[in-house]
Amino acid sequence: MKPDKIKQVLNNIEKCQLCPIRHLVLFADLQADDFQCLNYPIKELKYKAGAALYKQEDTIDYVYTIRSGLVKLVHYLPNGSYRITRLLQQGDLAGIEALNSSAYLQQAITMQDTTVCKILVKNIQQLSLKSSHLYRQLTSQWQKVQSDADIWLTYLTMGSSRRRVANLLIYLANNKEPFFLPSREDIGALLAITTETASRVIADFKRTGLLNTKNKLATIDYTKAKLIQ
Amino acid sequence: MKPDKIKQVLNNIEKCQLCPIRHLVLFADLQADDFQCLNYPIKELKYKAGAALYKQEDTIDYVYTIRSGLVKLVHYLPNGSYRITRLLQQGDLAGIEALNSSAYLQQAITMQDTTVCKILVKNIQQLSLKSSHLYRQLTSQWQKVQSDADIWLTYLTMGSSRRRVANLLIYLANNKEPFFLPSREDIGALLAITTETASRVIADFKRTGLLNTKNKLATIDYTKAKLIQ
DNA sequence: CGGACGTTTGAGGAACATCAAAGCCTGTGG
DNA sequence: CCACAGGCTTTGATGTTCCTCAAACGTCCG
Repeated sequence: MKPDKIKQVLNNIEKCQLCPIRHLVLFADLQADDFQCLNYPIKELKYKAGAALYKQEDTIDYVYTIRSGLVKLVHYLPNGSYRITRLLQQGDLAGIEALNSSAYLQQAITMQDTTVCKILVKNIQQLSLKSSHLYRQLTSQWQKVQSDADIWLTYLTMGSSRRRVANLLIYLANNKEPFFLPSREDIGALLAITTETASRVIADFKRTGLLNTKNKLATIDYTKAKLIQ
Repeated sequence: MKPDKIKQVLNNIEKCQLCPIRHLVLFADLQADDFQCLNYPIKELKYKAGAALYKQEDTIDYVYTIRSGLVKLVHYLPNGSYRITRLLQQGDLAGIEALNSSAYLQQAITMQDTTVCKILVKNIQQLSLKSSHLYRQLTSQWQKVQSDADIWLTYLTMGSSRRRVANLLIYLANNKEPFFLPSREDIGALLAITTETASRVIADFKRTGLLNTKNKLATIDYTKAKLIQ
């Protein structure tokens, strides 16, 4: 092994093994010798709110693990309108379609300040063939994407707009409170309702005490949220 | 190798290598020696319309490759209502969540007469660690699930009910015409609209010649379908 | 301060759900 | 062969929800 390669491996081992959210991420149960397969550095990056990790139809080189923050996957339509198809939080993977196709299918845009690990697709492809640990992580990520998509369809696209907003708030609060409350426009694009309707519902939830906000952070009253129909 | 194991392997090789839709399915580029890992028989089964491949919260033993027909994945809600979260056609895989979790997340119900290959989960788990061919097939299936889910969200849950129904018809016709036209109730559950609205739209499409039906088979006029707003 | 941007609120109208009834196929049994 | 029951589909009348267009309000920042 060449000296600079050794340095690279040690560098990756150190970075990933000390990662505070390692239990959540792709490399969760990678072993020391697995890291020898990582020929390229893993880059840790910070993005401001509103930045694009990648754009629709960019060519594909990287997969991103979200370390903190919130990312939306946006699907633009030919007519100029758009839809948010997924939200990604800590531990989620952005751009896994990279593993099989040649262009990203959506844009990934940060909704608040976000830190990510940027991993070369090549690396993952090589490693996933050798390491059964990574393989398991990958399939469980795919699994999560699928079940999230079903939950989305089941809870965020049917019922009244009030019910849908309540379900979105419960979804957002599920991981941690206080949680980041998206803009009314994003709530609309998430639930297929207009910005105005999103605003009316949110304003109403605030008045009845179902929702409390401070800046863009929010908490909810679960009991009230579940009673909305 | 014991005689009956040899027989088993040969049986599987023969079955899968002669499969007329093999290019579409999970075992697409499996090599002869990969088949030695298949310790259990692959069962080929026929189901009548309306039968359940598996039910929500069944314990998981099998994955199903759809050989012909149409299958809906149904997600029931606590309040008794339900939503169809996905349609599966020739070449699609039902129950891949089996690979990672311990119970199915939905019910899989046939919408017309359907033939499937029933494959033991154990088999796939063993084989996917050894065969990079199967591994690639699996990741590309996951990929398809994800992009389908996004298309679903983008085209089948936003816009007017007429636009959504038109998009569903285009989706169904995309693979082959004539295609199976689902019941009005299923169209409703697919698009999050009521049965009555689905019926009104379909009846109207028939009157304007956008849609033609014979029994439960349908063809569409793409030009008209794309103009609906 | 003024401008840009996001949020809130209002009035009117269109789209869709709801409730209800009638029509239409299909299969079954007299 | 016809009658009829049961399921699915179509159609109608009515009410509610949500969209559209518009304006006012608040907040952040140069």
